Amino acid sequence: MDKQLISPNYRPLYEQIKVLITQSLIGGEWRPGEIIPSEIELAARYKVSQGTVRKAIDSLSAENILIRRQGKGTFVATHNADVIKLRFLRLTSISGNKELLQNESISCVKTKADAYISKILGIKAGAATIEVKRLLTFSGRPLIYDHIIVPAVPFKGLNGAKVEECNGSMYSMYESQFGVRMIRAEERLKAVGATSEVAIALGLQEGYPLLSIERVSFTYGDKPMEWRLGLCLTDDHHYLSELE
Amino acid sequence: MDKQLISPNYRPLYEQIKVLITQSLIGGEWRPGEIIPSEIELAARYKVSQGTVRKAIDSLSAENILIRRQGKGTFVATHNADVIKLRFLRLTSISGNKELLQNESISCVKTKADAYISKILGIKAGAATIEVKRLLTFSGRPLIYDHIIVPAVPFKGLNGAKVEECNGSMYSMYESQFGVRMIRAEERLKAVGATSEVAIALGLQEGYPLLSIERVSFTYGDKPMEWRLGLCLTDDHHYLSELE
DNA sequence: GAGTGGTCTAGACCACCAA
DNA sequence: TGGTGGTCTAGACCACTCA
Repeated sequence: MDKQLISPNYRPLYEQIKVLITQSLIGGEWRPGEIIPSEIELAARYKVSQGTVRKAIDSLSAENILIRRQGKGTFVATHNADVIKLRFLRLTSISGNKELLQNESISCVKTKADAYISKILGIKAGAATIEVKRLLTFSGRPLIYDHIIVPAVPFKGLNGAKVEECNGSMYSMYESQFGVRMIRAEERLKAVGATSEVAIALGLQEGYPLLSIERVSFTYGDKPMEWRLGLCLTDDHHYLSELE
Repeated sequence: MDKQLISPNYRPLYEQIKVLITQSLIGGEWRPGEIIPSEIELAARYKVSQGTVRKAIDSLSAENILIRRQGKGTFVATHNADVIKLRFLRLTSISGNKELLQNESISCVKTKADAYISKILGIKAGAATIEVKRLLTFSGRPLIYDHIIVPAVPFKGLNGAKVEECNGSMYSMYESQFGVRMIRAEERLKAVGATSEVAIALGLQEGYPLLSIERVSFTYGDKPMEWRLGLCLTDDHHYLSELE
């Protein structure tokens, strides 16, 4: 019997449509915040039924890559919209008060990727990177010390001024200034004691417990594009995680 | 077919089917791990098309309440299956090694709900509760100090022996011993210093940085059924969170 | 009222699994 | 081989938005 010899590479039609739509997003045919063609138009374009296009869009919508709005249309997700700014920030005030976010650039220098970073970002060891350190302040209180590393090539021209201007949302700035859209991130959390450098920046004693958040962000095609280590003071804030 | 007539009360049919299926789950018609009737049977039972039942099951499946298996059928999710044991545990070894989990009951006593717990569990202040403290050991190293509070009524008979026997998975034990199935949880994380009680249990110095995980677990109908505070040593472990 | 996404149906066929 | 979930189609109608 040759039942196992046949490997027909079967992929559902709607998965293929999903790839086509994603390619149009990468190619810049539809830019962040813009509307994409209606389901009927896309069905005609790809020569499939509306239901199949629908299933592809459903999937992209579940991944927060597209946003559907009944009666209006389907839009490309963005980190720029006021409603979903700071999409990846899970830290909220315990009291529930609304907070004013401020952002101060500490440094922004050109460096080279060490073994660890090169592996995470999928670049060669020694490849050019840009390294940013900044302080995030919530309602006047410094709460997060961020250490950010990105590959230099797609982010050529990134500097301290741009970090200052972005009002806390680096992702919004990546989109508008460099055309890089983050669609997903992985975070690894642990508790650590403050180092002297961080203790000074946050106004704490050395060894004070901080929440360490190591984040890798991915753009289309699951390509890693940013490494980040955030050290957070969590006396009045917590990190929310929903399990299902 | 009796469709909705008044627009403000409009709820899609598949949402109503979803409620009916959930009620059968609550009522115990289909128990954890068991197979539920096929889509065709359910369509006949509820007098809707297979596609509508399908959409209801899709939704429950996305919430990890039902599990679909092509060619076999649709099953009620459980915390008991070997494959998905410890479904809510996001803490993994940094080295990636497989770990042996052990579980030691420290105490298990009857208490009364204070204002904070009564609010969280949705019971009256002063209502009877059961309070468990235990130590979780990974590969021989004590790593998590758990403080657990559940309402006494649905968990009558819970004791230290049952905690010891459950091999670390309280949820599996809740299901088989008390018929309570957790379907969702919310966790709030922060960094804290070890108190003397916890420091002794974990073999640390007082003030040592620990990851504090406060978890509320919900059963069907989003009813809160367990409060838990886990204090975790994260020197060799991290908590994984995926953002989309 | 025209256009968009959202629901619902009915039917055909495909991929997977077990007996 | 028969039953299950999974895909795909075509068409009807509903709810929402905006000009």
